[in-house]
Amino acid sequence: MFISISNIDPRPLYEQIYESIKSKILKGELKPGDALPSIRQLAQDLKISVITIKRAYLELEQEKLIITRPGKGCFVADCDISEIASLSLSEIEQQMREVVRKAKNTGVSRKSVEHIFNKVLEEEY
Amino acid sequence: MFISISNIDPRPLYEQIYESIKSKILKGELKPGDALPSIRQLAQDLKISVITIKRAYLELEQEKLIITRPGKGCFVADCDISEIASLSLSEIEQQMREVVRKAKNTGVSRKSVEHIFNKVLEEEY
DNA sequence: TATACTGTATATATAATATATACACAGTAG
DNA sequence: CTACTGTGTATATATTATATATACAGTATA
Repeated sequence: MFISISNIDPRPLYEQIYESIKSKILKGELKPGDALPSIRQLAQDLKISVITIKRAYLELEQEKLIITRPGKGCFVADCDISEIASLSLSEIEQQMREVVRKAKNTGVSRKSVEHIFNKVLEEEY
Repeated sequence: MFISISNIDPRPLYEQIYESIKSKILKGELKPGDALPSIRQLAQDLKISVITIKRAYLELEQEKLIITRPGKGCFVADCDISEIASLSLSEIEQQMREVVRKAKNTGVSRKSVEHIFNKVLEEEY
């Protein structure tokens, strides 16, 4: 499991970890039944506290993406990937809307927004 | 000066106020030399603390967008709007990049991202 | 000089983030 | 059965970000 955290990223550590694992589930790198790294192991690898990992896992558990077996470990839940993907999609739409709104709100023209988007799309995809 | 804050908005109050005023400067609603509302007046209007307004103004001051005259008030600085606009533009590009990256990172196809963008653009512009 | 505006400084409360450390459950080697 | 080593859990605490109340100081003017 390659999970990385960054101090440059303004998001809290637990959120970065949460996101990272959720992404792996969505991309099929982690399948239902697969074991997640133990919170101790991951804490050691990332050189952060067990509690912070616990919190990330807690969020995943509350979204029913993983299940926790005390004394055994944490495992990817038998969840419906397409449903999760659909939720992620509307999350992305909302974030996209925020960016576009902000652009409009700072006097950026529609043409400029389109230009920025196309440039970014080329560079990232 | 119509500035609104929202508890739904996850950003801190001081940041919402900062953004709101910066936007007005960028859109030319506030011009160099114009007086900003006094921190007391604005605090009263928004029903929040003077200190929170102060903090928003402090950020604006540190970016040299406004100047503060103790005992007199705060005023829009004699700043180069085009320069500020250019900075805002790269900020927007970066946020756009984050959204696109996240989309890619959750398995969303390029086509889908384009579709979302176009939809949002139609709705917001 | 009184007063009525400005912004400022100090001390404090609350919540979010991250931690250390001690505890409890599961499986297994002896 | 016991001891051990792995798992997750609970409690108490530190640090930082956000927001506040209240008392202080500068500026203008009636």
